[in-house]
Amino acid sequence: MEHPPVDFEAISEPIESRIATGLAKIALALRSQAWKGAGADGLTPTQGQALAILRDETGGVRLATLAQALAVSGPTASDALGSLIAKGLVERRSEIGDRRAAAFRLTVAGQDAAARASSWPNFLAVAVHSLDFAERRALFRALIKVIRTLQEAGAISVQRMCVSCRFFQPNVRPDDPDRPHVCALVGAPFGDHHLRLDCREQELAPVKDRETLWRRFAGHA
Amino acid sequence: MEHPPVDFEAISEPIESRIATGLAKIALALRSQAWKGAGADGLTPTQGQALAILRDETGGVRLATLAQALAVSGPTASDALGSLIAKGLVERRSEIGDRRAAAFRLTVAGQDAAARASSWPNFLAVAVHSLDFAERRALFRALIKVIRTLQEAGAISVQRMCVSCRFFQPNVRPDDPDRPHVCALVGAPFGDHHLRLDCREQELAPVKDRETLWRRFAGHA
DNA sequence: TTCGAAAGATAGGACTCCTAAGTATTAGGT
DNA sequence: ACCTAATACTTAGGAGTCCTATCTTTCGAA
Repeated sequence: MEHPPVDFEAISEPIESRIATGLAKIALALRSQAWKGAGADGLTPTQGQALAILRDETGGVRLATLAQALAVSGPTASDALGSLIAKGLVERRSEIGDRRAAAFRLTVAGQDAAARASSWPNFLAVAVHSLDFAERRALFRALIKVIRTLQEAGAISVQRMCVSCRFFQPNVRPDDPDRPHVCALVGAPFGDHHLRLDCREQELAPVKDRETLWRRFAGHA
Repeated sequence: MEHPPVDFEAISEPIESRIATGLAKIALALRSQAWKGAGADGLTPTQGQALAILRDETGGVRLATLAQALAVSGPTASDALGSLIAKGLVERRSEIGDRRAAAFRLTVAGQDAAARASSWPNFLAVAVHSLDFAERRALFRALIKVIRTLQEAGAISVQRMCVSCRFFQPNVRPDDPDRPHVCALVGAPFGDHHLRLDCREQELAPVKDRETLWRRFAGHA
């Protein structure tokens, strides 16, 4: 050994920072892929994301809702919608009962474009194949925890996740480690790997219940 | 049970897609936080990131290098540098020996701003505290695998990671599960949780060695 | 009815991001 | 030595992002 001994424990950045860096790098990849993927359709990443959001919503979407989902200001969302309307991918209707309000929805051409736009995070899904099943589950569970923490801290808009849902019954089936939870809405058991990040049927549980729910979920390994 | 039985296995999206969605949501949070954080200094996210990159580099940075690190085109990087120079945070010097080339570096004022800009992914590091140590390690290891896969697929620029470094000796110390690897440069043992994503001393191993290296690293759980 | 709140749209400005064309300057071949 | 190609950036031009501040219009409540 020609070098003095090195103690990595002492000189390394804490693992939390390294994880943050790693996530930031993936975010970068996501952005740059978004430009490549969206560019082919003459769209920008924001427009593509807006289409994807409109697609998940059956009825029309309000401007404010979209802005929140995109994590941008109202005017920015309005800009993006303006471009999409000009391209004939989105239409604006007045909502019945409130003439101030707008309901934006996809046109037929928009549905097509939205389908393509929804698929560009796929390159990430492909990269995840380099993980084995146990690793995938662990990664997914960790992401859910991080996202829920970000949500609770207000760094991200409220997501329609199982772990904040009033129908979620975590770890009520200890006998079945593969499917320990139950969704009371459909009355069916499921496991960590089926947890949803954005469930259409989700209904936010009251604040105090959320904490309990979370502890019961996170408590078990 | 008033509903028909539901088989989540059948109706769920595959876990890879859900992971991709989760990562996309975190990317969104990162972007929106970047606007908030950078805005305070009168910067944009791109400018902040550029400062952060300039900061980790001792000598000056070339335009092409910066563009690659930011995953944008040359002109875009040039734009961002132009703004930073106008704000007095960066200076441009001609490199000795090649009068076409430029070496960009931080000014004194820039060092300050760069320090602040480097800290805005911190909110993510804080969120990671909601994970226990085992989960952090698993998350970190999974991220490394995903990033290396993205790199190998060309979806992300080449990173200076341990796992592609010619000094990396993975799993050569099976007796010490906590620190199974060795960095031949400094001659010291270390574990998964010390792996680096961006090491200044990294030297890319030849292609064929990288594959071997990877198998030896990834093979063990 | 009248005032304030709410839903969006507009205005203005800095910047991002792209592709396509420059402008030097360097390196290679003859 | 000289011409050509490649390299390293810059400029130009255009659509779009994203912000804050400032309207309209409409709704709800006093």
